[in-house]
Amino acid sequence: MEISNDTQALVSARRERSLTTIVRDRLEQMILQGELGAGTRLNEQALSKVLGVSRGPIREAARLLERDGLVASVANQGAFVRQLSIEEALELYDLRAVIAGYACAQLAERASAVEKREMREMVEEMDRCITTEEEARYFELNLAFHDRIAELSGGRRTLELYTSLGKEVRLLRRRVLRGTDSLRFSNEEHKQIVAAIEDGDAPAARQAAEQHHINGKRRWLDTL
Amino acid sequence: MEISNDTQALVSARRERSLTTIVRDRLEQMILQGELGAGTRLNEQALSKVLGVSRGPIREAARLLERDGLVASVANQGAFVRQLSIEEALELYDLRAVIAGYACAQLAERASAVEKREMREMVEEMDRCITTEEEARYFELNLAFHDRIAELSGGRRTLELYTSLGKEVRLLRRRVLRGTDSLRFSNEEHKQIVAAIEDGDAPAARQAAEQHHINGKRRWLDTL
DNA sequence: AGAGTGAAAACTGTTGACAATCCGAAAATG
DNA sequence: CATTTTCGGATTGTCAACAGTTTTCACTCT
Repeated sequence: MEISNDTQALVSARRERSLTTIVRDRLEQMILQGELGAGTRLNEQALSKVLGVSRGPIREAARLLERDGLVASVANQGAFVRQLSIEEALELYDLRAVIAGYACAQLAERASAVEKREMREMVEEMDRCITTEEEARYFELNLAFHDRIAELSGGRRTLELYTSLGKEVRLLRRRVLRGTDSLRFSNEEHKQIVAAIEDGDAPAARQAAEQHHINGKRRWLDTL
Repeated sequence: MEISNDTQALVSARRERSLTTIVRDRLEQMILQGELGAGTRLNEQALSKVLGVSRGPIREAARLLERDGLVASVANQGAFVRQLSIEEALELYDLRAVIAGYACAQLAERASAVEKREMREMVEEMDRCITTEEEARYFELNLAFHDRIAELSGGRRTLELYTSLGKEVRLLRRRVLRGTDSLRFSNEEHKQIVAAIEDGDAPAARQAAEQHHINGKRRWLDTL
């Protein structure tokens, strides 16, 4: 365990971020990177020593993480890193699919010319990554692409739910390593989505986005 | 403002519910009933006096309410009862629609005979309420009907999201009072949903449920 | 040996006090 | 008179100590 004077430094530098949110981000990182495995109890005392803050902010941070489904609290026993069953993960994929479908439908009706251009360029960039076999970069761009869609769709809650479900599903599958073939298929689906949005065809955009996520679910299932 | 020794009584009676959750429920009630209007700051000191607990549980309860979108926190300024614009409310209706659609599709594939029967009976009961003009009871049954669908669909997160979005939208529209005509239309849609579920026709169930919620959105919009 | 028992340790729940920050009003300045 | 500054009260952020609950583990008894 490392002592973290860095949090001290952060807080003394500027008080615009509360300790609670700092701890929140740190814990989220720990959980998503597997540093805190599924089912682990978030020991308030231990964490307060390691992170160098009192238990108050840690408790509040835990409550915030509860919101994203990353931890679950039990009365008088504390907060535990959530343990996700495969069934639950599949449910999350489905929910994410319908929300993404809705977001794309909205976007198809709202998107400005520059926004359409931005998305087309992202897809082209991903194409380039496939030919140059930069898988890591593709992975990153893919994430950014979907987040950007949710963002541009204009709905505050839509974005919140989409990103929240994205984090939650990462509890179980840390990373999907897929061959370049799979990447190619995936990006073809991206092209369909963007095409439908550029056409202003909301139903088609919705269908394409939904199917893309369902296919993602299948691709993940196949790796088990 | 009322003093609340009842909370004291509750907590001394049994320690199985934490003060945090008690305060959470109380605040939620206050917000949804309009006792705490939109935009109001949740003054921690004042609330701690009124509710008879210290500020810690109140802060944690506020964080929990943040999850359901009932309050929004600003650093160094505290938590405020969320103020919902009409556009945001419409978004919530849409999101709820797609989630309900998903839930009904799932249910169409999963529902047992007794569950199908239960739902048909609920719809019949609502029909009876319409003829006897028991609007309040219809309102209640309607709520129970939809919650039950989300529950029976089997998805933990699905249920959470559906109920959460339901609460959130209530920030803006406290209650939809509709004439018996409107009730009749609404229940006809319920029948379509149940029929599709009984047939095991997932796409039809999804479509019917989604349309029902979209129509609900329209009915609400018309009352403005 | 194994099941039950009870006390101690570890932990979460809660509290009141202190520190940092924000907000508004009065005072100072041009 | 308008604008900025300063100051005090109110409020949120954080902490350390206390209270209550759960868990652990040594001990007893069968």
